Amino acid sequence: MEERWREYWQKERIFEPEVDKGRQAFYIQVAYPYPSGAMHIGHARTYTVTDIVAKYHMLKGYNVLMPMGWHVSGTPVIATVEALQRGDEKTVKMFKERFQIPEEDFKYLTASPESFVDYMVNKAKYGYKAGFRKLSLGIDWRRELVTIDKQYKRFIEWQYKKLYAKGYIKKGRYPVRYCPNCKNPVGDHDLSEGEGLGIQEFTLLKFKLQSGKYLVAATLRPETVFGQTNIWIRPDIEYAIIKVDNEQWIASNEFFEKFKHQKKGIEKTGSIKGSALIGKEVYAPGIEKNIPVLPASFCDPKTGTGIVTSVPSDAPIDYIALKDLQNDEELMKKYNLDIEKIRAIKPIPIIKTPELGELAAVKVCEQLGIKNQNEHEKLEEAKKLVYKIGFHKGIMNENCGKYANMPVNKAKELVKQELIEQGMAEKFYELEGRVVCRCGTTCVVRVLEDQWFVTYSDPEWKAEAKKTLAKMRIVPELFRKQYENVFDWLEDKPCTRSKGLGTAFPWQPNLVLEPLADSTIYMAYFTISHLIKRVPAEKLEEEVFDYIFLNKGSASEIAKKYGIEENLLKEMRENFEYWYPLAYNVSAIELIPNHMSFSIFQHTAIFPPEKRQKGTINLGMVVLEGRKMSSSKGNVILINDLCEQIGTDFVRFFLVNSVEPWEEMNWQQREVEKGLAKLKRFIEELIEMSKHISDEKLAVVELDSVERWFYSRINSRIKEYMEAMDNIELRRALQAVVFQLMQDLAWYKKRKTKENKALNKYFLHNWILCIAPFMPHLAEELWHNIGNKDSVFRASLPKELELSIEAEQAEELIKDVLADINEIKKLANIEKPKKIVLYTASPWKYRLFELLKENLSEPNANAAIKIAMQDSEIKTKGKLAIAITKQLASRIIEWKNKKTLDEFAILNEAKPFLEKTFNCEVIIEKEESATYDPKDKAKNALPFKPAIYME
RNA sequence: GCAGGGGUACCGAAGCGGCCAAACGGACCAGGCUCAAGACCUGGUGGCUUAGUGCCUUCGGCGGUUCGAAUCCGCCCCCCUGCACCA
Repeated sequence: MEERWREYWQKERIFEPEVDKGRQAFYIQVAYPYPSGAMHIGHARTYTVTDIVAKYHMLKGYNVLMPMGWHVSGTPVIATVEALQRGDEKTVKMFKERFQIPEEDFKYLTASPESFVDYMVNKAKYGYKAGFRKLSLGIDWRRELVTIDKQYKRFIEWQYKKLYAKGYIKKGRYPVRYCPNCKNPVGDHDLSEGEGLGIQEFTLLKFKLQSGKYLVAATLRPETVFGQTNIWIRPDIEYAIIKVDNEQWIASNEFFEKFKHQKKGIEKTGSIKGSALIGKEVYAPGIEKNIPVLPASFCDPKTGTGIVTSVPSDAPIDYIALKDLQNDEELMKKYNLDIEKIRAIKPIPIIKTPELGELAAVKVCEQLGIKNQNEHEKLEEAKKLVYKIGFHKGIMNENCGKYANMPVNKAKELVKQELIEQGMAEKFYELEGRVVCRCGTTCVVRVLEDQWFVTYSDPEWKAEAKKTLAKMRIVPELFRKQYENVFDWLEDKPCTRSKGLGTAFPWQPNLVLEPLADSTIYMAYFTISHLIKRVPAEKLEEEVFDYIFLNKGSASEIAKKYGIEENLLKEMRENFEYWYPLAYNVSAIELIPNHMSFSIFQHTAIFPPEKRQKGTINLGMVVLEGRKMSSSKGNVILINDLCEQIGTDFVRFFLVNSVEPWEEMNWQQREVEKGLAKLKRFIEELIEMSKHISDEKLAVVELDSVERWFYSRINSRIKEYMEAMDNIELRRALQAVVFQLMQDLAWYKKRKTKENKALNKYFLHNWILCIAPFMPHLAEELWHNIGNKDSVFRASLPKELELSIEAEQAEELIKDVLADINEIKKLANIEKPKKIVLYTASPWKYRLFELLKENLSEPNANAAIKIAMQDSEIKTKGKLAIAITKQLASRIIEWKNKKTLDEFAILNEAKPFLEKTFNCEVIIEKEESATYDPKDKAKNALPFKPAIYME
């Protein structure tokens, strides 16, 4: 069945939209996939959600465009091909066993990155295209593209020329994690150890010796220079003498090895033992005075420079080391230190916090009872505590010059800047921990000199992008805040790399634009991608795209100048004009901080306001049986297998049935199978129903009360469905139109007294339309079964939906009565009642209710009684009136939408049904004229709640 | 650490000031139907009570606002996601 309809849609070109100015365009786009692996249900959900939204809009009468392409830029394809070529066991196994790629295809698969892409896209059994076909996504395949297509690359060049012209591209220095062996920057996936560890920015402080050389210390807290009392050095190790520009620095050998990746032209010219420096005086930056060089064992040559500036007020280790030294006369003597002078050194208060006062390090060391510098764990804890509190809550003291009374987190940056400007400091980058490349080499931080950036930090650009965002629809609205924060936080983003597939960077063609840089406005390209294939890439100069996308220049001149058909140019222009702006850009929540935001920024930079994207849909991730999916660990379900196993329609259904699209979905096979059985039964019922329909127009006025109820129910479910679909609440939509309607249908079947074929048809017709986005094959099949000749996707959802509050309320009454009878049966222990009497309330009670409805806004019994007693007839009812008033008052909110109905008539109509249900005699009486009331129950009757007696 | 999201009954999940002991699924229990199993149908699944409309305890924890809070406010605890050169 599935294949038949796929062919039908293709033949009918249902999903190949053309410009049609008579219809409104709806363009939805989901981030094109990176086709280097197999497609599993996680991916499937993303694309299925998009497809459902697209198909729904078709049924709402829009002209819908949903294109698809392949993002192959960057290094993953190359890395995978290389891994396969070199026979990497894990990778080969995955492709052979998991993705079931036959041995004989490996030659082509691994021949080149291009052939790999071609194979994975077009030939792989579990590839994305196979998956998309299997899922019957409504993709316009004429527009397919790969990000290394020649024309596409010209488009990306154009894009960057536009950005450059606006001043949004600049060149600069940039620190990256770097493997000295592979000679390449490394990402998390390139590492065998230290994933997730970042880069810390240290400040190198230069302390001038009398000889003119500098001792160099690295610190994370440049604002504490005001509290410096001395510097620490390890007497027992050799330090390097390093030539930096025209200066000579002294620092550890390990530091030199790291720093040479960060500063050009430095060299080691000699070495000096730490002990040779002890006792010397150095000129300290920031405080402009001399301080002594003292010995400490804790200085680690691997960390920073192996030399530490000492701030005993705010660094616990410095404080403890100082105390250790002051107590160690022998040591002081050993280095000929002036004992008096050293004992006179005291911490200088420079930062105060409410928690730790003015000498944070001293206080914390006392609190934790730290005795000496060998208590590493406690010292580490102390450091963190002091740093955290100091950074967030600290205020600079009066003795900190112009930084007095400034919060620490602000002063930190400013002090650093000032010291650098004075030539007293420099930046140094260090990894947060040990980072090891897959090749086994320990990584370092390298400062790239030729790094190009997109300047997302540009304040004007930011402001304009925020305006775009403010007008956009964010689905769900919940994430808007996150976008806003990301926009604030975005800094300049490197956009070039030395390695990878993609578009050469126009101003330095040995670099390539990185993958997040060439995937931001390609949605515009999709509007013309099927046409531009006819234009040779070399003809696609800036002016051509300027005309198509920005309406600059004239078609005839450009056509002449570049030798491109004028009509084709015009057609491309027309296509862009018609389809743009994009209604929704769809992607995963994780991409909000990069792809989604970049896309908004770049649209803002390049297109006028009316052509910027209108919305985003942000999707949650999928876990399998409560665990993260992972191809390499085998915890995956491949989409083709699943479609084979349970059928595409059901896969689509269950991908969106359990939670809303932006929430994390847990795919549980067992749950799905349970649901499947139930759903199948429901569908069979509908197929059966499709045999009992008639094409007669539904005569609404002739419907009996149950039919009218069902009719109204169908309509209100469709209404809820449409409301939910418009909000992309796919789960809620399905609940309304499947599970809730299932219950309605069951009730209708129980209650109905005859077959109404016109109503059946009405139900089926609309149900098929509602389910079509979710289960397209089934819908198309049923649609043809009930006599339609054209595709269901060329039909429209109803626009007018008539509701009958009376009919719905009447059935509610029956259901309530049923529930109450059951309740009483249970409580009274009556297994099988012989007789049931129902008493409808007296007219005065209805009048009382109407009175209260009008005059009472909250369930206040006293106010209600006042209102009631103003009516002279009700007043005469005395105690009963008061009791009834109290009860009605307590339900006033619940019943505020109820209307007074002829309950006596309604119950009489339902009498046969009630008798059948309870298998006994049922009598309907009016309270005011009750003939049989042995237990005096009739007086309890309330509007909408008849009194009940049974025996 | 920073930013965003979330914690609801056995489980998944709705609800977001009075219609809430809390929709809808699943699971489980009882009854019906069946030779039987499955499927299906009916009823039930916090506690107490009553021939129905009552009371008490409950929506991560603790406090607060309100005549009234799962829903609003404050603080705390726990979980998930992202934090950049990586698609």
